[in-house]
Amino acid sequence: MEKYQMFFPSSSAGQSSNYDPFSRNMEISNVFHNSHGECSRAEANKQFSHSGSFAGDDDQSGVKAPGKKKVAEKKIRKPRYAFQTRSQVDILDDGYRWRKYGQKAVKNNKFPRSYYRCTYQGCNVKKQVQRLTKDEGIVVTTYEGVHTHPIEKPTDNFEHILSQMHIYAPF
DNA sequence: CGAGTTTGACCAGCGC
DNA sequence: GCGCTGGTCAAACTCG
Repeated sequence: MEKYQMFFPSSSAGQSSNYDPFSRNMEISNVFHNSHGECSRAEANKQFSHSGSFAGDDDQSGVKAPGKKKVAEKKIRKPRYAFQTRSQVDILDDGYRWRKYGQKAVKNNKFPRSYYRCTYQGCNVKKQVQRLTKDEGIVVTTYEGVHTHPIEKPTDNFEHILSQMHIYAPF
């Protein structure tokens, strides 16, 4: 296994190891990543108990099969990086531009999960945003993929977040 | 008018 | 095999 820093605090953000007062009062309480997110289910609600070998990071070959979706090519997925923030708002203004492409009610959670995709041409980074039932103040954001372009409108705050992410998620 | 959101339907994977 | 659930699509809609 790797040295995954992760998992939801079973009860609120108790141990905010990397605390940071961001604007609009939010704080990162946990950062964790799972490469090779093959278990596409049971993530946010349970745990990212995951390890496996690194396999993702293939270029986002736009496998747009004629017709409908093409979730993942087999089991290989891009690495995912998830972290929690304590925030009033669901959407972190991380400087990138996102387009919402779906929303689903998830089990064991009264809040829906929102799906976003980076609108930058050629950039297939996705993220999921979900609020915890246990602690409505906590928002879990899961990034999938890596941006292939610079931040469009840099915000000091998020640069800081990113720098923190690199600590826990060395690509 | 373009960019982004909403929402219902569709599909695939997984557990039973 | 069936049903449940998560993830995605796309048309319609809203907003700046």
